[in-house]
Parts: sequence; structure tokens; C-alpha cells
Amino acid sequence: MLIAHVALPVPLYQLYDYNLTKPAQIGMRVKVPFGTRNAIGIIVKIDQQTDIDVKSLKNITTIIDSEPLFTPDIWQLLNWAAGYYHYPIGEVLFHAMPVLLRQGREANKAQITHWQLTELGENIDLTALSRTPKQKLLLSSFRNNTVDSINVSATVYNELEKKQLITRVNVQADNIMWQTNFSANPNLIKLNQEQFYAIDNVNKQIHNFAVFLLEGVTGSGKTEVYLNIISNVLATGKQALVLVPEISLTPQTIKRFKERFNAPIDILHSGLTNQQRLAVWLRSKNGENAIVVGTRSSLFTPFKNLGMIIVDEEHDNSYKQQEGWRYNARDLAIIRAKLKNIPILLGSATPSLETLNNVKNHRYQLLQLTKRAGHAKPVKQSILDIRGLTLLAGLSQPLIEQIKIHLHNNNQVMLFLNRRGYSPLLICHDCGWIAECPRCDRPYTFHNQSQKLSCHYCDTPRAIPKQCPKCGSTHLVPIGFGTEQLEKQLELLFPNTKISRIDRDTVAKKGALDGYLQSIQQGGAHILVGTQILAKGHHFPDITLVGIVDVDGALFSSDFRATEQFAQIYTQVSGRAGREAKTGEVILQTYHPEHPLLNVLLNKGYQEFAKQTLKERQQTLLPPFSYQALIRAADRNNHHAQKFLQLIHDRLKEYGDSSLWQLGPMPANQPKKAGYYRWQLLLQHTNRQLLQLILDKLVIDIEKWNETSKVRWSIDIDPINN
DNA sequence: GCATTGCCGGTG
DNA sequence: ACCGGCAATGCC
Ligand SMILES: [Zn+2]
Ligand SMILES: [Zn+2]
Repeated sequence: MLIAHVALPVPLYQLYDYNLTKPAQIGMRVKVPFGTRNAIGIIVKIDQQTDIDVKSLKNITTIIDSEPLFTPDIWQLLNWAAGYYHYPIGEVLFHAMPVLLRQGREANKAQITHWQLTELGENIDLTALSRTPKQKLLLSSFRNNTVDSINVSATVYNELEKKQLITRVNVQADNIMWQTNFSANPNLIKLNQEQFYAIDNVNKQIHNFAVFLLEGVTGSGKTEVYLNIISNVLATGKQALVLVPEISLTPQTIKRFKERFNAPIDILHSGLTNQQRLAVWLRSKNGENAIVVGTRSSLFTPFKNLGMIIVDEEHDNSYKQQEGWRYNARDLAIIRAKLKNIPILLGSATPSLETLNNVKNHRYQLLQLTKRAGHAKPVKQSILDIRGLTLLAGLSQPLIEQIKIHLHNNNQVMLFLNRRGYSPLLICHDCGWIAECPRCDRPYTFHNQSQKLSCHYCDTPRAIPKQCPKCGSTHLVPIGFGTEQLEKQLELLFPNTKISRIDRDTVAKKGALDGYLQSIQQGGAHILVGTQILAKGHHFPDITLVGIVDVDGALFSSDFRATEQFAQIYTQVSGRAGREAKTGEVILQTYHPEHPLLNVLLNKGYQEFAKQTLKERQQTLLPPFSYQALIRAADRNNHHAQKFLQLIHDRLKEYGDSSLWQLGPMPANQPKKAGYYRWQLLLQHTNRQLLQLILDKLVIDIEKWNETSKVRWSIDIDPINN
């Protein structure tokens, strides 16, 4: 008697066993009874063993698939990833499917309905239809094969069907073989030496696993290199997968890909319907498209014959899923390339320190593009020492003067401030009481426009108190500044200039961001105020001055990755300021003009900054010189989660590995969210394999505890933003 | 994840 | 007596 071990889309680490009465293979989806309901699962093992009483086994209701759903490389990848991320296999497998497949839809192409003459239709005398001219026309065009040129409504077809003159036939659409007439349009741009070298290098290793880092400054022609390499891949008849950050799937990029190749290209963007996503998934699995371009989850697209993966802007944080199964698509892409034995190209102007360290260790091959196309002038950058200066909503007088000059020349100015709201504090002028969120014990941010206090840790809004609850004074004052106050101050300073604030508060409405971007792209004097939403990808040709209002926030953050992220954003922004004819200028306001890393970044550039930051990380044993895992737990009454994590902490201590560091339990970044109190415990180890083994053991232990059922918990491997 | 169960307090 | 809210439990 065969027993199928089935993974179900539930947050449970175990498999469920069912009698297998019909032939099936591993990787096929099945319908099974689960509790009182029916569920869709996927077979991960078939044998004759079970740990439970054979009599209590239920039968599989239906076998949905006629072949394993995933391609072998995806199957291996997902199984490996469930282990590495310590996430339940069922959740992982179902996450990697299009929604319709999760719901049990067949993994077949939608059938196309054709009309065909019946025997009666072939032979009937046309005069029988003389009273219905449209029907007569249609029938006669069926007979002489000219239906395609006829334009009649569906009712005419239906009438003929009723008279049994024509009939419907459902046909599976033929597979499209794009390879037979594949061609790439020639480069219009002449490649430079570095581009040529990069393409040639990848080309030589096009049949094997190899990881390349294409490090190219803004405007150095990375995309042109991608296109050339993809062209080579497609010419061998294989497909290519291109991963891009969420924000950069712009119409220009898509157009560039589509214009280049005479081959089907599928774009996976957020606007697709479930039906369309499934269609892309199937085309790709059947080898009917040549290229798939998409964001994070596109990594799980199956391919008939994948030949290459490209990860653009590999340092971008949007490759890390930040809820549920917290995988990193860039890291998994490398594993996929390895399993498939194909090359993978990571591209960035500002590579992550993890990737740079892998280059240093000769695990990745470095390809550099240092020449900017055209005649872009280098930006003028300066540190502005604001010690002793009076600030107006964070703006110093010298910065205001510079803004004036740039606006006067009819140019645009962009001001960065990574702090939303009017002010980060509201305090009582008389007794010093601070308005704090009772859940998080952290100050509320004061929002003037919406006249609310808002906790930026748990996102809870609150009405502004009329008077101080401690002393009764009505003299409550905002302290510090955010983007809202900055915008207001600028309106006072520049009453006749267009000012747009772009942050989470103003782009919450759908389409709002596009509106701002359009208005800015029209040109003319304009001040943009915003948080880091501004930094990503957008092209603002008329911006000549970029002001970083508060550099110190990034330099002295508690998050060890904050300086790296600042350097990446800074490099991108300064690379964009004042392209072509206009010289760009960047001004950084700081109380610490001597800060060594800041000076390295400005004077020697990102590469040298990265080198020195890596050295620092090595000395402090932070990633990538150690490996982290964050255990999260949440409950509803604020007791169990902390206790649960303390139990883990103590158990890990018992394991007795002295090189395992633990930090916590401590309240999570957003201590209260959606009715749950959230806690976390950070683990760090210098050896990845040993950390993995510890976690393997820990998960088995945790599953046995009673306390476990009282909390929602999960493990975040290689966490960021904590 | 989700349906089921049993317990609790509030209500008429 | 009845309902709504919820925590606990098991799912093969
Ligand atoms: Zn007071
Ligand atoms: Zn809060």
C-alpha cells in the first residue's frame, strides 16, 4: 500500500499522510480531506511508511496534475529554501505558485474555441438560408475558408450552431517556437572597451554556473551589457530571467527590451490579473517566451530551458520579502543558477557589502564599467558644517542661499529628510512631559496637517491632547522637524515657487506619486521635499541641487546597515543630479564634518567607502563576517511572546555553543501591530553551517512546547532593517 | 490557516 | 436561556 506524504499550505512543519490509490508522482498537486474541509496539497514523498495508525489514514480525493507541477530546478530550490529559511515546506511551495494554481486550477493553457462545419453544414443547400443573409454569408465563407475576413457578431455563429450547421471544437493552442525566427536588432550604441570585455567574459562561461558582479556607475551602460548577454543566450535557444526592483519596471525599460528582440517577452508586474500571471507561468514553463522580466517573486517562474539569470540593482532591499516567508530573491537566484548550472549576473552601481565580500573571496567575478556615457560633468559635492548655525526647520542659511541661486537659474532642487511628519516630538513647555505611545513607550510624531499624533513604530494615530496630562498646561510645543515642517518652512521662504512633498503621507493615495512626477518633469523652478522614496530610480533631469538635510541620522543609526544604505542612496542621487548640460551640486548638512566614512564616501567614492566599511564589519564581526537569524514572536496579551523567546534563549544557552551570540528578547521594531504584541530575539554566529544546525535542532524543540501554541512565531534568516 | 469546541461575561 | 468574543485544539 502506497502512502503519499503531502505538504499543505498551513504554517506547520509536518507533512500529512494519505493513502495513495492511484498512480502519482512527487510534485503533483492533490485534493485531500483536511479536518472538516478539503485542501489542496502537494506530494513531497511517496513510500510505504507512516508514523500514525494506518487505519486513520484518509484517501487522496483527486490527483490534480498529470505531471509534477514545478520544473526540477524549482522543486530542488524550494525544498532547499524551506530548510535554509526554516519555513514550513507547504507554505514555501504554495507561495511559489500563481494564485490560480494554489486554488487548484489545472496547469494547462486555456483552450481556444474554434468553429468547424458539421456534415450537414458542408452539404446543405445555401438557399435554405436565404432569409438570413448574415448566416448565409458566414456559412459560405466557412465553405471556402474565408471566415477570417468575415466580421459578424457572435449571435450569427450561435444561430448556425443551433441549426447544427457548425460546431465548437476546443483546441489546445500550439506551442510557439520563437527560436525558429529569433533575431536581435543591432546595437545602435557602440560598445566601449569595458562593456565589450564584460560581455565577452560572460559569453565564455555561458554554459556553466558562474556568478558575475557587473559594477557600473550610473549612466555607464549596464542595460546595454544585459541586452547583449541576453541576446547571446537567446541565440542558443535558451530563455533568460531578469529580476528588477519593484520600482524600476518603467515603461522605458520594458520598451527597450521589447524593441531589441524579435522574440516574446513577458513582464510580471503588479498590475497583472491572476489569469495573466498564470498565462505567463505556463508560457514560460512551455518554453514559449524568451525573456521574463519581473520583481522578487518572478524568481519562482519555471522555465523549459533557462539559460541565464540577471539581477538588476542587486543591493536593493526589495529583493527581501518582508513578511511571511522572508526569503531573499537575489540569494535564491544564485542557488537556482547553481542548481541549473547556468551563469548569473548581478548588476549594481552600488553593490551590497555581502556581494563585494564574495568578489573579494573570488567566489564572484568582477566586471566593471567606470566610464559614463555622454559628457556628464562630475557633481560638485560639499559638506556643510552646521555647528553653531541657526536652523529653520533643519535648513541652514548657507543652504537656503544655495537653493535661491539654483531656483533663480530656473533649476530644480531636491531636499532629503528621512523623517515624516511635522516634528518627532510634542512636549509640554512648562513641565517637560513628552507625548508617548503607551504601547511602545516611544514619542509620538506630531502631524500638523492631519492634526494628529502618530506613533511611527506601531502606526497608531491619536488625537492631540488639549493640555498636558501631568501639569495641565496648554502650552504644548513641537520639538525637532520632519518633512511636513520643512515643506511649510520652504513655503514661507519661497512663496512663489512650486513645492512638492513626497513621502508616505502624501503618496498614500493611488496615482498621487505619478501626479507629482509629471509636474516635476514639466520643468521650471521647483522644490522637492521627501524621504528616501525620492531616491529610487526616478529621472529628474532639471534637478541641479540636492540637499541632504540631516546626514547624521544615517551616520549614527542603531542599524548597522544604515551607513551602507545611506552611501547607496547618496551615490545614486549624486549620480543623477545635473546630467547632460547642467552641473549638479550636492550639499550635506552635518554636525560631524570630520566623520571619516562620510569623507571617504565624498572624496574617494562608493568603492573605497565599501572597502573601509567591510573592514569595520570584519573587526566588529557583523555580517557578512557573521550570520544572523531573528526569531519573532507575537501574542495578544503581552505575556507569552516574551516568555516564549526567553525559553528559546535559555534553551540555546543549554546547547552550549559559546560562539552563538544572543540579543534579546526585546520588543520588535513595531511593538504593536494589528492587535499583536511583537517581540524578537536576535541570534548571530560566525559559522553559517553551525547556525543552521542550531536552528534545525531548535525548531524540533520548539514544536514540542506547550508555550508554542500561545504565540505566532517565525524565523527570519539573514534579516535586514532590524 | 481554519473550523470546531468550550468557556466566559453580558444581556434580556 | 442565548449570543458574541476568545483562546485552545487538532488537522494524517
Ligand atoms: Zn506639563
Ligand atoms: Zn506605538
